[in-house]
Amino acid sequence: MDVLYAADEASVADIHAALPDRRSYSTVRALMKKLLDKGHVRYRQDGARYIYRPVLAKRDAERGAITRLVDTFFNGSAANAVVGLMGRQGDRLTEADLDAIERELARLRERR
Amino acid sequence: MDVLYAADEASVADIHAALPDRRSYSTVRALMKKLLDKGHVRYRQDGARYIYRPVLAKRDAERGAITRLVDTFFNGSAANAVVGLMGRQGDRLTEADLDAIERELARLRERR
DNA sequence: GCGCAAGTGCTAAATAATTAGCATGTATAT
DNA sequence: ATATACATGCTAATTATTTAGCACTTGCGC
Repeated sequence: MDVLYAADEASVADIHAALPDRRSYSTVRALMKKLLDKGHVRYRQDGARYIYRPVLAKRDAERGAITRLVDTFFNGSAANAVVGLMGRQGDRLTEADLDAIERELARLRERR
Repeated sequence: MDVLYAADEASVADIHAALPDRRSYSTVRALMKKLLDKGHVRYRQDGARYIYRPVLAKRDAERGAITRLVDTFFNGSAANAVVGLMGRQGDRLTEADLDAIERELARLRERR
């Protein structure tokens, strides 16, 4: 599912290529069928092949992933998570990025 | 592993109770043995039972989890992830939290 | 249309995960 | 000391996942 959320949509071949572990193409096909039966993905036909998309909106999955990260590594504290993320990824933040963060900060203060 | 990182250390019973899916106690025991054999956890004895801890430091696992989140949901952009996290968890951020974020922002600017 | 490459549906066999349960060890209360 | 409550190590059976492969379909170039 992470592969699908990162790519928005993907064929079996795409997913197979993107998966971290060495599972066979056949395995990925079986997996997609199970996800389909479980209702986690749907697909559209593109020529001979299927292009899969997640059923649950990316935004919803994102919220779940964030909650899990915050609970697992930051003791449930959103603030610690934000600061932790800034600290860990600080090198990758440009001046413009910092400005964007500052604007978000101002927006949150505004709403009080 | 998420359970262990959230709790720092835990017995089989703790892990079993904390797991989201309904696996049996026996299954969790087998799982811990596999994690042990794979070298992902170690344990110390506490009376009759074992208390497990992750081998990889929480900080390292945290970095991996953050990278995965950023890549999966924020297109690899740390800035988008920070802003997204602030937006999603905004309601849970107190005035003091916002101050802490601002200090981190100032610290990052300082280092340029 | 024909042949070819690449896709799917399906089946069956091998491999792995899950589970219950027994023998045994360890703390606790009586 | 004994009974009780929980732990673990291990084994065996069930259940699920993984994999290869065959039949059939689709798109493409000739």
